[in-house]
Amino acid sequence: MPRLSRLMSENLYDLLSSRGFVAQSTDAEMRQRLASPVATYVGFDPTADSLHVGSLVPIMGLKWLQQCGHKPLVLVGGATALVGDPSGKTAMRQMLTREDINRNAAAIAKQIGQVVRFDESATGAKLVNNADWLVNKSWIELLREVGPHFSVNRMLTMDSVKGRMENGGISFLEFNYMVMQAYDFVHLYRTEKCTVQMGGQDQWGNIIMGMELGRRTADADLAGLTFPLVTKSDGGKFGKSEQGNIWLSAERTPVYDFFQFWRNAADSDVAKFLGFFTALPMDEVKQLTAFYDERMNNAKEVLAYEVTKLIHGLTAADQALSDTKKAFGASHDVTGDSIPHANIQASELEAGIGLLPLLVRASLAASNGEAKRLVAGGGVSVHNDRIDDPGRKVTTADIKDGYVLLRAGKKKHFRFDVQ
RNA sequence: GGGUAGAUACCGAAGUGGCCAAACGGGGCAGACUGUAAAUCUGCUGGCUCACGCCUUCGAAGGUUCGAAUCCUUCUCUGCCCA
Repeated sequence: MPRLSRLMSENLYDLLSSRGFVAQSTDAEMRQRLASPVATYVGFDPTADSLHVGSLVPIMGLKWLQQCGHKPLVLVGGATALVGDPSGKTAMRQMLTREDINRNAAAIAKQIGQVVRFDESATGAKLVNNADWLVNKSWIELLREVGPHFSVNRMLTMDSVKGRMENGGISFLEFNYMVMQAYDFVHLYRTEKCTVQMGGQDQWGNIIMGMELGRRTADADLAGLTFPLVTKSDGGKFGKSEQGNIWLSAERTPVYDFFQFWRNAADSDVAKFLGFFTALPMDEVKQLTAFYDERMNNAKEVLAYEVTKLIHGLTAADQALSDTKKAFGASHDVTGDSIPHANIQASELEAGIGLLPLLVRASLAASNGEAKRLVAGGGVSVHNDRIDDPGRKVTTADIKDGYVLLRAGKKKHFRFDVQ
């Protein structure tokens, strides 16, 4: 394994920065610090039973960490989720029960486990839950222990707080988030010799507070590094599609849709995404994305394939790739298993079924009205024939090779297999 | 606790008795052009109906009125100022 050994000897900092992972670092000497193995932690919120593609950056960060010989600590914020994260600012999020959180945490750990190896070895990732040390702390105890070391003046200068003060205000609860997260860092320093924290850019303030708390209470020399916020070149939000978030779980986002999400990336985002979300060597990425023309399609295919493989495994990725190629190729073959499909009874077609409700049934439209607008806008085809009549019935005459294919737009299709 | 400003559809934001399913912008979807790209141009963007039309929606509940997003009452929430 020549490639692996090369990675093992490569400095994590160099690797991360060459792939675009470094937004800010607390320590000018971060490179030095990472020259020898360190335990590093990254936090995840167990507010849902799946992560979405936005979390892929920190996950990949953990992967590189591990490959470069460091120990990744995966922290799930069980305690923080328990009080309900009030950020986001619209309607206080519903409070989750402990069972929910534990279930979510397990599901999330499993997803991360697809990419990062969890075991007892020196570089094996370890799962920790801050509920284990925060939930049973008493208020007084915590106040006495860390209260004296936090300056409110200092906290108020944090960008995250300032921002919230300027628009909408910040609740005391949220103000305390920072304290909890700072405490986590110090706790992990004490128990796991963790000296580095990594996280999204929004975690910068929390990381700093953790470092300061560590210095004051444990004489610890801690450091942190933040990952950049992933942006799309057109300014749109990364990780959203017309259906909503792109999730890592196949139940929430089918593999085919997941694949298509990456396949449809904008040219100007492909190189960045390859750096972030795949393990391809950067010189290969440069080659793939050297030309801003139809050759870029190849790079997108690689991107989609690699990310799908990473999250959903080789078999699923192969399937998605070949189904996609067939569906979008000259043959327009949409019989692949991963193409969205469902069964339909022949008797239904004999009776004739309205096109609009069928579009809704295929989730190609949310309501009959939307389906109708879609038809009126010229976006609907049955097999390859565009349909203009919203009153059109789909019948046995539309069966071709044992199925009926509905298209909404050029990219979305749904196959009804006739039984 | 006192004062004050506000709450409109996915988001921002107009509308201050009928012409309001609610301007405009963003976002989203679709069409054209393309390379499953971007940019651009065009259309659509509450639900049900083939349609006339009907139904639900302007923080919540009541009320006034022939008629309410708009007026009144109470309530809830949010910002700001003062204590």
